[in-house]
Amino acid sequence: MITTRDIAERLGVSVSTVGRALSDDPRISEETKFRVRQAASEMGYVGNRAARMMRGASSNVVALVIPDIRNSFYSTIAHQLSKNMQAEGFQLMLSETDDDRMVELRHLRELSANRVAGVIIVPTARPHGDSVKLLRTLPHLQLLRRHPALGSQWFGVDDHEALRQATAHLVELGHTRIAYMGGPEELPTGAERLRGFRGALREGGLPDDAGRTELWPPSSVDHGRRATRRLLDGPDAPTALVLGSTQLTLGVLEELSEQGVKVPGELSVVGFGDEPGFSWWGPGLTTTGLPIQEMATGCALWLMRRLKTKPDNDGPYTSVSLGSLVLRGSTAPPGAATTTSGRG
Amino acid sequence: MITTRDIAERLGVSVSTVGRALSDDPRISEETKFRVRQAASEMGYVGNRAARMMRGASSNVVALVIPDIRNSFYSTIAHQLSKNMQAEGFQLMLSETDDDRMVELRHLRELSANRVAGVIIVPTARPHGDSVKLLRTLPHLQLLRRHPALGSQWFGVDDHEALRQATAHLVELGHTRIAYMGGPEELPTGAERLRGFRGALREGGLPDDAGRTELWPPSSVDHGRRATRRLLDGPDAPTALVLGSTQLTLGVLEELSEQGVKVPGELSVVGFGDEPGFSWWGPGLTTTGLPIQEMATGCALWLMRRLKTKPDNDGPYTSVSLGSLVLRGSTAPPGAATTTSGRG
DNA sequence: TCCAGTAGTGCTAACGTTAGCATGAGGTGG
DNA sequence: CCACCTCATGCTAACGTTAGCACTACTGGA
Repeated sequence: MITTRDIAERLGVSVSTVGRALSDDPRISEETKFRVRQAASEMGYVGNRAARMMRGASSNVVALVIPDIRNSFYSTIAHQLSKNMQAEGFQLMLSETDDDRMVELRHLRELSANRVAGVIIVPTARPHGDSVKLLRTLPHLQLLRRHPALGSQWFGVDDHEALRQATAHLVELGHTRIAYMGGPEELPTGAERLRGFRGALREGGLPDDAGRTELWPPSSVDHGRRATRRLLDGPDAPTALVLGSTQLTLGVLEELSEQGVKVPGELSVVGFGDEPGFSWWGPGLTTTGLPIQEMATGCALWLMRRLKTKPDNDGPYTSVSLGSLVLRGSTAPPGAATTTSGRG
Repeated sequence: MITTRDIAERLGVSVSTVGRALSDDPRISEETKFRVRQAASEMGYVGNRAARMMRGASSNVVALVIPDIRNSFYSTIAHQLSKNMQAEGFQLMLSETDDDRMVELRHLRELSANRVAGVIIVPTARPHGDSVKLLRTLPHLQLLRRHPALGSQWFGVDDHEALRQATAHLVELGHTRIAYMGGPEELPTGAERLRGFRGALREGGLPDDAGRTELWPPSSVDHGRRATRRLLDGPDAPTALVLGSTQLTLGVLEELSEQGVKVPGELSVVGFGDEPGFSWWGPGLTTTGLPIQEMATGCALWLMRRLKTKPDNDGPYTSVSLGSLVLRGSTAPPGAATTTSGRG
């Protein structure tokens, strides 16, 4: 690898001069700068950021720690972040936790060893104590999920309100047996969404046993399929279903299509998130849309500013986005239309 | 930030002893090791990889340079890579080019400055000369697309054969007016797929004007919608459509659903790639499935081995995967069934 | 003529870690 | 009792870059 020293020797100048010429120091004559740049280019010199970091410069890498990049929810966030940070000269590191706290810890250790400038994290249900310690030493912000022990910046969705609205929509249509499928209660988001669901039932004057809930680890399409089979096979099948997880929604849609369940005739469905395909599934999926792009951009801008300026810590910043119900064809009063979701 | 020196001072030993204790050097007594580890843990010491890199150690970061992570094709690759590399202690850097050669160059410059251990790249149509130079200095492999000037390792799909099969399927069904939509010919993949399409028409004994082609930058769903509108509005509409891009396919499906085109009655469709949702779109989308996971795993393993061992350069390695036609309901003889893709 | 100022460049130390060599204590065998 | 060996640790240099200070050769003013 070519160093400033190699360039210096070739030109018969000192390393200092080369370094200064490359950083466009005003003290260096234009002629020297030109010669240095010329030589650097010819020799294929590329500055060594590791060396620069040792002199106190900070890294230009921000890490995104998420459960699974295949979830288009997270890939959209990754894209938006990457786009916003590129303008500021930052690179994006991607760490997938698979919702495993030990994997999360391993990643945070690596990120810390690599001295990343900042971290944007969707924490696992119960991060390891060491993960919390490490995060405390790093400029970071929590996305979507908020771990209480961390007490730091958070960009999230009003999960409670989102599911309250989704459920209320079904209650207003006249449904009285409504099922909910979402992530586990351990996850802050899972708990909030469930609370929103139950709250809406209560507000609608429905009895406690009107709601039936299935909580699954949310990161798997397959769990959505299995939960759906249980729902359909069980006794006293509900007339409506609300979802609190995008991955589960994908599984539900597959299973309902496969089994040829009539939507919204036999079952009204409100999905979660808005993936490509939700609009063309069966009669079109009514779903809880989330302002992902705006959130991601918000995160990027906040972190960029945080990294460029001093900590200026006047308490943790919090930003709560609102979901919005996207009305399509998959919801109707109980026993109304009979559009099928299957292939007919 | 805590350094080995801080630990050394606290314990009254030298930095060497600390460094050796932490790297489990057999020359250090067990008692000292214990005390050092204890102190390191208490003080929250995290090794500085930048410093280690300066002593000749290589980085543990591999970069993935792709057009757009939102494309689930690439997010699947990113996931699989990340998973495979994690076992070997590598981290993944994500660089999106948006198919812009200047953005690609900027990323490669950054990656090089950060001294990433290796690069997995889906090159843009015509990489900048400097990008080629930079890649030559880095352990890397090309994915999907192969830039001739680079002449390096390549993991790709037999694009020609994939589209030949997809098109042949339609020819066998009796279609004589077949349209193709894919990426631009500048892209190696675009050119190969188009060649496969034309080849299949020729083999099927169809006249040259039987095929109608629309080439668009592939990275946009919106282009797919626009191309579909042009196709449907134009005179002499084809009875079948083959696709050579996942993103275009997504747009096509949306537009066909919206316009209520009867598939496969009015139009038979063969998609490209296999996204969640393709199976439940209209009558189920017949599509060209790609062995993404296997490819990604192959890449990861190859690069890991390449990084762990010496260059052992006995010519560039090449791996060609085969696509496979996934038969669903969206293809039929011309004018046969009349299942609709719309909401009815 | 001499000094101050300035433009342009060089020297050196420092960042945190590691590897090679040096050191010193203690033990063993001749 | 000394030579030699081993064990445990210390010292120092080096990686590539940058910043502070030092130095030289001019220029211009007194």
